[in-house]
Amino acid sequence: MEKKLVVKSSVKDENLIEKRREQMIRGAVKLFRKKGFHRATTREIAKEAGFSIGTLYEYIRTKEDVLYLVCDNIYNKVLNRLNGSLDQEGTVEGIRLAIAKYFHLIDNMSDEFLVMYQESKSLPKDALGYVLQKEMEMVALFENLFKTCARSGELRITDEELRIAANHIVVQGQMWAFRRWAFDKDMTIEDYIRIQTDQFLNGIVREREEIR
Amino acid sequence: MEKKLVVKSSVKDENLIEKRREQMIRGAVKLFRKKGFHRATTREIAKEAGFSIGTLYEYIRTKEDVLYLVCDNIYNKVLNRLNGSLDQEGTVEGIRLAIAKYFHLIDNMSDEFLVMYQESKSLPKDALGYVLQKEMEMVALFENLFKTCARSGELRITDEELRIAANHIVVQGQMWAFRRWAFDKDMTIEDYIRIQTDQFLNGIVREREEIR
Amino acid sequence: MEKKLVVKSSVKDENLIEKRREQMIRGAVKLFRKKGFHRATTREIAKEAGFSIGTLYEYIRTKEDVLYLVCDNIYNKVLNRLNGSLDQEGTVEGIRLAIAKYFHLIDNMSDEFLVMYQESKSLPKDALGYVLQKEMEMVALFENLFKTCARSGELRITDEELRIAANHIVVQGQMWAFRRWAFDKDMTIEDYIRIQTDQFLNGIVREREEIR
Amino acid sequence: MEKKLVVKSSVKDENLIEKRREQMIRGAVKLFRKKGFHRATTREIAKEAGFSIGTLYEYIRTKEDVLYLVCDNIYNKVLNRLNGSLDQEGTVEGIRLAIAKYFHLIDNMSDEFLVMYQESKSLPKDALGYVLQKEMEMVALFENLFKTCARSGELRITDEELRIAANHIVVQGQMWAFRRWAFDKDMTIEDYIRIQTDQFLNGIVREREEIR
DNA sequence: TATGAATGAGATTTCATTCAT
DNA sequence: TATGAATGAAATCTCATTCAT
Repeated sequence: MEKKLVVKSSVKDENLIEKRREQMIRGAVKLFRKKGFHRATTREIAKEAGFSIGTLYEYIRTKEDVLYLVCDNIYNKVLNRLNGSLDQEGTVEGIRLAIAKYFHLIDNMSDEFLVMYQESKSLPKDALGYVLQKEMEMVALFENLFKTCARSGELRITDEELRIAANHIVVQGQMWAFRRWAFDKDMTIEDYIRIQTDQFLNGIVREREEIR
Repeated sequence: MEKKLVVKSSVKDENLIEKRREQMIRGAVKLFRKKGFHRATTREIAKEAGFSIGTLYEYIRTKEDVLYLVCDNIYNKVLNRLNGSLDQEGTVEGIRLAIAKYFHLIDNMSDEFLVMYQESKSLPKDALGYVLQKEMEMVALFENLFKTCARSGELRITDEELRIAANHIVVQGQMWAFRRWAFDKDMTIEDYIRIQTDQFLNGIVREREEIR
Repeated sequence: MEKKLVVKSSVKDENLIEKRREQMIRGAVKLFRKKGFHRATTREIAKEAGFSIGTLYEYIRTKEDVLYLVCDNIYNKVLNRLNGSLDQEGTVEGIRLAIAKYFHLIDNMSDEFLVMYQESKSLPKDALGYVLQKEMEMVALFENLFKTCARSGELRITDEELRIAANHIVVQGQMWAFRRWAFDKDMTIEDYIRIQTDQFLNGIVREREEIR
Repeated sequence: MEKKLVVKSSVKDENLIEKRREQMIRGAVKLFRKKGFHRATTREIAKEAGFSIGTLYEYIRTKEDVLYLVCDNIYNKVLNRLNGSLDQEGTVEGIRLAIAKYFHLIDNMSDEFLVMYQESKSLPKDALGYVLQKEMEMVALFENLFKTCARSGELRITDEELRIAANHIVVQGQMWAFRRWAFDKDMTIEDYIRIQTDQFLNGIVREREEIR
């Protein structure tokens, strides 16, 4: 398992680091959302964060560090919130809840998601690997959920399909952030969740139902 | 309906323009794929295309023009190929074939797709609008296909679901390009098509089958 | 009355701005004098000013800003010096002194004058307007001087002639900077002042003298 | 006496050269007037002249050649027209006529004059010298005129003043082209000629008149 | 710890000039 | 003679990063 990457800071006070990076991330997300990583300058990031360019560089080493901090932060937030609220009872209802939870999360953090998925490709190799791993953790979360269901007999699904199904859910979630423009103006996240979940479960649960 | 955007060239010979832009696009895709739009320099693009920086600028006005040409080119290729081969009989089998066709297209042009979806956000406003419109055309292609099926009674699906389903297919196709790393190393595009199509149709066709 | 145009700087320290721009202007005048505005590069300007190209652009926004700073600076210097030393008693002797003062100024700042009059046409629209206004102020200085004399009865001259006469003096001053090559090598600025002033006053004062 | 500079052409036919250069000069004056020598591109000059960039370079060697041709052309036109119409009787009336003639010329060719005086500084050294010489010829024209008058006793004026007076007239003419903005909107060239001539002659003729 | 002025490598773009057709 | 595509040196301007205060 890969170790968490550490962004070097020349400041010692851990609390201060935490605080400043919080500011930095908030500002960066706003900026990256508006103009993308490459068009946002470090000066602008510092300004948006509320301190000077000099101070910014006390807490990071390169501009890419900012992007990494942003991505890392988002993944951790998502994983924490999801993890903390998924029951693993292995029921279809549990899956429904997990999907709803995840989709709502995306709806609330859509700026962050957009930034992360549009800009993470600009991360340096090592950071990219680390972030990819986070993404895999997220997929694994659903994969395990489905696996439990499969083991418990609630779903009949091959391992191959399982992996794809998990990716499917993760991607459908992103789709809400990325392609909202493609849907009816008055479609709510609730509508979206209902429709996606139904279609998804229909596609997956069917065989079992056929058995009935 | 929006008019096709035109990239100004100071060269008059239309055939030459076509030829040079072909070279340019080929080189640009390769480069953008490797380092992204922002890190690829115009000099590199020219070199990769096989001519001098001065010549490059005889055929475009700004670097963003290159990106636009790339995106426009890809969409047109995809739309042409898809359009030319979709029957509109309104059968589930027709849908299967269309999906397969589209997914194969993506498999063949995955570099192009990746570039387009990762970089198109860097287009200037007007070009972005034009490209978005192309994306909607692609979605509409599937939407119409499904609508024909729905009308013919092959699918029972609301208009709301129809739109989402079409987006779903378009996105699942992109998923093959974007997340291949998440799937088993030895999963083939054929496997992927089979699994996705089955799950998709299960999710959508079911109700009708239930009727049977 | 038009407001003074402001050249934006990303440096905050006002004193530093003043100092650096002083350096910049000195270097620019030297260079523009030698090769003209268009042939002088920003790199050369920076070098001549004694700092790097990056630093140069901390204090201006475009190359044209340099030209504007140069022109603005010269006009202000001239206007200040002239303004501070013109008595407005409305005597012919006062006019003599003013002309001498102005011609000496030009003799001392001929490089600056040459640059300003040869290059100001390259200013952007708004700056050009501002500079033109300065030129009009200079003309107005003499116009008022003459008007006072006319009112006091020292000169008999129509308003129409007054305006022309003021321009005449301004232009004769420039002529010393622009056409020194056309005069005898050993003509001094004193000679020039004497001859020009005599001819000018003869042309203008005569009628009144005739009356005597 | 300096020899006329020759601009090399790779075309042999002298008539064609003449014709093409005529076109070129007309186009160039128009362009230089609008955007100045440096901002006008050779492509634009060619286009304005009515032929291709390739053709342009059949008739000149460098862009500066165009400027030289323009300046040379203007001076020759002016000198020819002036020369052909100056009587040398050595009367004050003759001077009046010469001045009027010259000022009218400038009024008719003010675009050309503006271009010449604003851009000639961009000529290469040798061409600059040649053009300067033309300027001196023009001054000499008036100088001689005045000298004849002085010899004939119509003017009492020293040689030193003579030179300056000739320059004065040449410059006052230019002033009409350069500073028309400074004069009343409804001042005509006739008004200007009258006023300038009167003031000038007053300044110069006075002593003699006093004798009367 | 915080600041922000200084730096210079590097990016995009222009344009005079050439030369094959 | 006429054309215009190709060239690449050179110009302007940006911006991540450093470092003295």
